[in-house]
Amino acid sequence: MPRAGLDPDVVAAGAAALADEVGLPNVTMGLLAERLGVRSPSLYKHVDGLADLHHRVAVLALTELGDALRDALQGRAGRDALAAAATAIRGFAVAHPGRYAATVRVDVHAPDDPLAAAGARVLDSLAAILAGYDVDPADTVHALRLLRSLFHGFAVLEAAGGFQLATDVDDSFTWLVEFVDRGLRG
Amino acid sequence: MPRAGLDPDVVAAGAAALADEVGLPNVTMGLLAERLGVRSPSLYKHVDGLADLHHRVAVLALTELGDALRDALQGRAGRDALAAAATAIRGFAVAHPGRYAATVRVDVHAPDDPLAAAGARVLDSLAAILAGYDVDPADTVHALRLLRSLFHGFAVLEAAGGFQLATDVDDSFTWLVEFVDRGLRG
DNA sequence: CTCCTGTGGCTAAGGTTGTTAGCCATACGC
DNA sequence: GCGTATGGCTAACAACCTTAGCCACAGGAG
Repeated sequence: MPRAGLDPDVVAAGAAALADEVGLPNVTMGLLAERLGVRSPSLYKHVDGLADLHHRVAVLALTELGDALRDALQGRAGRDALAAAATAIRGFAVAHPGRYAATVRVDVHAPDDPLAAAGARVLDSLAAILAGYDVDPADTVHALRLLRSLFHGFAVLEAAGGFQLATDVDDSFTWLVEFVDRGLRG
Repeated sequence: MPRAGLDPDVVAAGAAALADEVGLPNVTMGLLAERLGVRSPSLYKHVDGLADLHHRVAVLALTELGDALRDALQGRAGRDALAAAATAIRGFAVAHPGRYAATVRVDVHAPDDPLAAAGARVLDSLAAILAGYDVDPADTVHALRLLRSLFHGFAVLEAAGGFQLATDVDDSFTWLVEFVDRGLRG
């Protein structure tokens, strides 16, 4: 019987893919193991239980989201940058609902937790958007929280099916980006 | 052995209180039953399983939130109304994290689901805020979604401990309300 | 007052899932 | 080529949700 060639990253990637398919709460050790061609106790050789698995998926997701944001912001500034970032986040949440869900409700454990670094990279991208506007440095942290809250809230509500008239959601999204752009330009 | 005097509402109220204390995911049938002085199978005489329990907690929470909003908006308009509503939502989410968490990720089952009515009442309150501004009727739905996304995102991030410098969160909140007020005034 | 019925408790039991313990074979370093 | 750590496995346990089926109490009918 050949070995399956697993390691923590492969397991986390499998969990992320599975979460996108069946929803994060339905990612079970047994199901993931089956998907990886292995029995569930074997996963514990690579991952320290379900909580650790969620943590790793969160790191993976935030890293991917950070990459997507960085790509989207290349060579853009001001309103273009804002729109591109918003679209990137929304697109990520829609295309990878399981991964995105994992980014909520996770705690940083150690001071050198890679989750903190991945999160910081995402924040850096959002801060780069603000650089294109004339925001009072004292208000930067507030504006950052505005962007986070708004994008995150929109993503969560859309993922949960919280908006009724599904057809208008795209319109609402662009309207919302415009609203923020106007507000940030003062 | 005297009867415990339970009914669906009492069970849901107990679940809500328990959720606020230990977190919604940690509300287990056994724990709730113990809290109510009963064994877990007895709960099934009043409630149709854990999913139904979550549903009922969501209805209860949305109803309470709707009441809080209605109270907060009494006799206020424009920026005062906006600030009062925002504070009410945030206060509710902070004071009742378990209840608030239950309002996310719930589905309306029947057309006469009380959840839909409770949610509609909350939306009505938000719509009432917009009445105090000069919003193009065609944009009302977008502005509503702005408010929902922003308030909800802020509440989720704050509840998840997503903001680092905890001391500035109040400042960010008022800054954010001002930002929206300015934007809505055009 | 007595009986009858339905409601709301209970114990017992089964299925699923997370997790640990302990075994054994494989792949790699010397 | 051999030893050793690694990465599979089976077995087993605990927690939880849920169902089945029993029994006692409460309240109304006669």
